[in-house]
Amino acid sequence: MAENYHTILTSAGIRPSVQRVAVYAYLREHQNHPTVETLFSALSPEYPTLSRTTIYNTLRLFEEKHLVQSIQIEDGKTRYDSDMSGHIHFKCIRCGTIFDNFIGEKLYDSYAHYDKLLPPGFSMTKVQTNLWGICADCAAASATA
Amino acid sequence: MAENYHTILTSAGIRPSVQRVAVYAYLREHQNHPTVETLFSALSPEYPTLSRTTIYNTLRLFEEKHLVQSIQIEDGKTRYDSDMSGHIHFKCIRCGTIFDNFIGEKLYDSYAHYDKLLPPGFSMTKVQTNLWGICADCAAASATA
DNA sequence: GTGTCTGCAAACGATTTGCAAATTA
DNA sequence: TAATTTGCAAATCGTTTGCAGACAC
Repeated sequence: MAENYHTILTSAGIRPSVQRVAVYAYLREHQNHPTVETLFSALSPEYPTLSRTTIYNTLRLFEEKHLVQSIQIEDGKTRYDSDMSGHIHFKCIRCGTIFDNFIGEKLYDSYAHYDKLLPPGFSMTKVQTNLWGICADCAAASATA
Repeated sequence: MAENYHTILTSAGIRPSVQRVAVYAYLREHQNHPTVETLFSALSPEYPTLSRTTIYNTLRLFEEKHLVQSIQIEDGKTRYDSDMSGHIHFKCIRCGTIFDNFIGEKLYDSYAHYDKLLPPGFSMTKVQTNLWGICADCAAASATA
């Protein structure tokens, strides 16, 4: 498996350093749209010398090479996702949970959908639809409170 | 006109201070999705004592009262829009321009669209669809270069 | 007058930068 | 060994906080 990630990085023209493989593996094996801090906390125990700087460098490189996409759904910080399809996120404004692939992709490929509608001369590299609201758990909690 | 904004703020339960009216007027009369810095630069000449803190306070209050919405399309900073409808933004990754109401609202009311699709128990307060890519001007510029 | 609003200065948190040491081809 | 990558420390930038003075009802 880890060897597989190694190959993916190489094919994308990225030298598969230990740190880069670790970051990429985390992104592929978790659906939690980690922030840099989340990645740092998760990987530090296994890679004690890993620095935040390297995580930043790595994520920027991955995004340039279209291996991950950054998600703008928080106020102050950027989240990352190795799912490159144009899917929908929902953020609960009460508990902060971010739901992935909310109102599934099955409905339609939003990337293709919007790409067809672009005015002449425009081209598209990324699409993101974000919803904010109250999730079912929080709604239930406030109903009983 | 300015008197009109005064009334809108009052109806929303907001005390119409000079600073608040100025910020709201700017947002209504410009379609440039200003950042706090943009607002500060634009309004400082006319209101020399205006502080960034007040702009932050004001925008937070406006968003709570649903007079403006914040837009998460940049990396580090928040932009604001007095158009409360669920419309689409396009950011050119080359020149940085943000196009408003891109692929018009006419297509469909995205807020209503997604609201109908929410899983049971979920409720929605905000929707945002952002596209990134190269605008026609930048595409033309690099074609001739 | 009493409560709200403003705005300065300092604090904070995410991200970037400069650079020297470590690593890999 | 030459080019790339890592990671520390410091700097930067957007935003928040504490608080005292100014303002409005």
